[in-house]
Amino acid sequence: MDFKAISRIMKALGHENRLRLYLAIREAQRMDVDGPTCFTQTIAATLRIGAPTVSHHLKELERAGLITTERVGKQLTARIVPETARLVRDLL
Amino acid sequence: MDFKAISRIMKALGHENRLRLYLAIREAQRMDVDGPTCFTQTIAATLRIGAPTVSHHLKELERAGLITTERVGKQLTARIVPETARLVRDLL
DNA sequence: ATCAAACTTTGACAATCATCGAATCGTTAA
DNA sequence: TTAACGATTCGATGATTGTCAAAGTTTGAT
Repeated sequence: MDFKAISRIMKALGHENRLRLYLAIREAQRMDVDGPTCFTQTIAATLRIGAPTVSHHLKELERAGLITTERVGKQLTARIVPETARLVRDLL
Repeated sequence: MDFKAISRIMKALGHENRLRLYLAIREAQRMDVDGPTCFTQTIAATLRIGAPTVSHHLKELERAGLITTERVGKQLTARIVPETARLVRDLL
C-alpha cells in the first residue's frame, strides 16, 4: 500500500477551497454531457480567491492524480480521474 | 454539505503519519475482538516519531471525528468512528 | 503585428504545522 | 508516600503552505 500517494490525495482534498474546486469540477462534468470544464476565472469568482491561487490549487489536484487538465483555446478544461477517488473510497 | 467538516477529515488523513496511525488503530481493532487499543509508546516506536507527536496526531484525528479515545489505566485506547469514514466514502 | 483575454510563473509574506525536548500530570505498584 | 511509567502540555523551531500582486506566456481576434 502506497501510504505516500494516498495521503497526498487526502491532503489535496484536505483544504476547503480545493475540496470545493474538486466537487465543482465533478458537478460541471455531471451537468455537461460533452466534456466537463472548469474555467479558472469562473471558479476564482465563485470561491473568491485569485486566479493565481486557483491555478496553484488545480496543479495540486493534478499532482495528486485527482484530475487531469487540458487547454482548449484560451481556456482550461479539467476532468475527474475516477480511479483516484475510488482508491480512497476503497481504503475507507 | 459541510465542506469544512469534510475537509478537516481529509486533512487529518492527509498526513502520512496520521494515515498510518489511523490504519494501525483500525487494524488493531480488527485483530482484537475485545476492544481495540492503541498504545502511544508502541505507535511512536513503530512510526519513529516521539510520543508528544503521537499524542498531537491522535488529538487531530479525534478533532476530525475519525476516532475516539479513552484512558484505561495508564494507557490509552482508541476506537474508529465508522460513520466518519463513511461520510468521506459516500462523498467520493 | 497588435491587442485583449485567460492562464501561469515568480517572489514575497503571513499563517499553519510537524516535530522535539523538557516539564507536568495521572495512575498504578511497591 | 514514593517511585515508575505512560500520556499530555508547553515553548521553540524549521518547514510547508495559501494567498496575492506583478510580470510573463499563450492563444484567438482585429
